[in-house]
Amino acid sequence: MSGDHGRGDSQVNSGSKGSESHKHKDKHKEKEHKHKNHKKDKEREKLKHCNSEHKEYSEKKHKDKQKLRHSDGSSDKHREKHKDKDKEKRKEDKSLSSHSNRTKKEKENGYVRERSPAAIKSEPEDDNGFYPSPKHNKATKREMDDDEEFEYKPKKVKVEHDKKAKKRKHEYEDDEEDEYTKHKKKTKDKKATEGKKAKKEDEEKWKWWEEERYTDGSKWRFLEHKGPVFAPPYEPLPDKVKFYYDRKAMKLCAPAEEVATFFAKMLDHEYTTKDIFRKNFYKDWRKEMTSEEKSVITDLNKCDFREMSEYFKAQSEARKQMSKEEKQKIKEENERILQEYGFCIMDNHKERIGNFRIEPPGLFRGRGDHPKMGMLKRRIRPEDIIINCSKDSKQPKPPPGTKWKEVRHDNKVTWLVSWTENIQGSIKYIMLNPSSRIKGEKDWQKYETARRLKKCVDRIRSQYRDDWKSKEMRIRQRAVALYFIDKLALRAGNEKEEGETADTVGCCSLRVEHIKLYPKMDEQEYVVEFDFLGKDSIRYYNKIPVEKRVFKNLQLFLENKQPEDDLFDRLNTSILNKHLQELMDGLTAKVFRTYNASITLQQQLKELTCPEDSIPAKILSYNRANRAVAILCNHQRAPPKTFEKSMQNLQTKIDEKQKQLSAARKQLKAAKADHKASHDEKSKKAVDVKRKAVQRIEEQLMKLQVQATDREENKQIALGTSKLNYLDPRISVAWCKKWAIPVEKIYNKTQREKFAWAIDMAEKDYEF
DNA sequence: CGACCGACTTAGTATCCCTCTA
DNA sequence: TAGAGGGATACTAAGTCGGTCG
Repeated sequence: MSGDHGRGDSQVNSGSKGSESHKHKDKHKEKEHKHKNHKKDKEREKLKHCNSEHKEYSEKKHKDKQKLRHSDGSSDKHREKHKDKDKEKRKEDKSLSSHSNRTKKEKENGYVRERSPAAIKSEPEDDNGFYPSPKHNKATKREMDDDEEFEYKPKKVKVEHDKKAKKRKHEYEDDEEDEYTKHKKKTKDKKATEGKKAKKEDEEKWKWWEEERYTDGSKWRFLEHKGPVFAPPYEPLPDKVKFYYDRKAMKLCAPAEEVATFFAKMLDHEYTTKDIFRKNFYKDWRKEMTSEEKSVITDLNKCDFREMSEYFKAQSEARKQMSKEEKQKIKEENERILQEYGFCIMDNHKERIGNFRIEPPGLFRGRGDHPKMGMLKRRIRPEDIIINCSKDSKQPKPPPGTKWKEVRHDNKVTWLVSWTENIQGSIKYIMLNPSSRIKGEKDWQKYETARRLKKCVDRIRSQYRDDWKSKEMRIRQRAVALYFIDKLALRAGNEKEEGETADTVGCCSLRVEHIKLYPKMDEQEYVVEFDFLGKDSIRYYNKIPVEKRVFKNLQLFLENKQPEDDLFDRLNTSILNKHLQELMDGLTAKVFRTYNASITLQQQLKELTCPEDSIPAKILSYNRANRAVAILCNHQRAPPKTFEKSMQNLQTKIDEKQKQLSAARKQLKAAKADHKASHDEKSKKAVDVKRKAVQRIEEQLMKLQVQATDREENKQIALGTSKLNYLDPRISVAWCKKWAIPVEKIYNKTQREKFAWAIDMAEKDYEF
């Protein structure tokens, strides 16, 4: 079905070029472009189990987008009056931009001394005797204050931010205290009385957002951690589990056996049927074999891994069948490792580490048509590991008998551990959890940048519209690309090395074959059809009417080009971002995605929320607003394998409820009649009881129906990504406060931790 | 410039594990 | 009291973007 989007399957002769207009990309063109997309689409479709629906979905999506865009149009004009522009500005300045003049006099040593764990450890009353309590922090800071040498005075910082915090609070205080605030205060009070526990919780609730940020480009002053957790060593298979080559049992040497188990574990996956996967695997596997093994094993098709595969299946089955105690033991062990390795101390605070486990060896699973799928991802040893921590911290120890590759002390970066991965040769990192200060500050900053864009987006839009008329090709291309990025929330689209990764594109790397122009389509004029694979090989398919000028420009860009030529041959992300930087400080292509996502959420919430709706109905509205953003950003997911079934189950429930309801109504009617006849107290009570029952069932039914709608609409749209990465959490928090909806209904525990800053600071009148 | 690298964000999916139901 | 269902979490791939170097 996906063949209908008109991409030629014809092989294109390499090196054949169109116009001279794109000569500086000759090198790129020289390479042979394989028309794989067709195949890939099919694959994706298969993956998504939605062969028949895909087009429908695309069309629906398209419609949704149109709708969305319409409402967006109002923002295009940007009619908002900016009543609180000034207020906003003040806030922003205070919180982010103008951080007080920290001098450059600060000295690492001194600061570090203050934060040294030794000092922390000496605190006797501290719960765990190791990590500082906030109370303690203050004390340390005050001590620090006596040290005249440092401008970087924690106490001063503290005082300043306290003032600021107060001021900020005052700004909001003209609002009446809403339920949410009351609730918050209450819970806080309650916690304060909980003694020891409260202390711990306070530490978790450290409000970094009320503190100063570093302005010198450093990310921390003190960093101490325990290093990574390595993958468990390979455990050879029991002798009874055999590998067969050409029907004959064969014992493999440990390294070859290990790699074979990787393949065996994936036997059920369709990956293992793919040629590239098999080829890559086989090649890397052979590297692990002894010379005898190499001489015997010459054909992967003669290898039989089934017994190994069965063994692993049995193992995982056995794991499921373990007794409670055994499971509990494992859980405790995991918890212990988490406690030991899952946290670090950064600048006086215990912070959660994101992924402290080193990626175990295995077969590389790229996404989409990845040329390297099946390659062996090798085991990482301590000798591959670079540790980053502060000089005076207790350095993590490598496992006995091993050494780290390097220990460095670079406080200009945020990572704790890094290593180079062998598939792409890229660097992998261990960094902090999203709830950490270092991630949170960055996140907050991201949304502030997007809000600054809001203020000048009109200007930028009118500028790129002007640029459509430019005499210079490069400027026209830039302007059209920017229009797409703005209107369609496309990604920037860096160039990628061909043959190293799956063939995917973003805006600047779009090729001629990815768009089709229709001067007229149905009722609409100047329609552009996009069809390409974006990040993670997710298909982007969309038909949109564009302005005449854009259309004419596109026609011009397409002149004399081959399908595999770049649409924007005079443009790349670097040029585009340099231009954007000139338009607004800190502006890059991806800011448009953040901006458009957040502004869309805000508008949609305004539009969709009915004041008289029940809470579940309001939440449905929220999810729909969220969904509008996910559609805009093309965040898709494979429909859950159990989707149809779970939908059916829900429908059954609804049917049952409906029966219940009509039964309850009948009973109510009967009760009423009864009451009419007798007029006694007892029958009156009965009526009341029945009425309440009907009401309750009605509510339950409503809830179920809402749930069904929500789920259906969510079938292949993933809300998580936009929620986590594109939507200013303050919009959601404000919405919750405005409609007295508990934030828990919108954000789960992890999300609340990540967005603690927003939950704490956003009031119901927050405007993105 | 443009290739390359390093650091960091964004992304979908596999797996875990908790809760609700039968 | 299992076990189905589904949300939460873990995992790691794949982007963006700025800086450096030749």
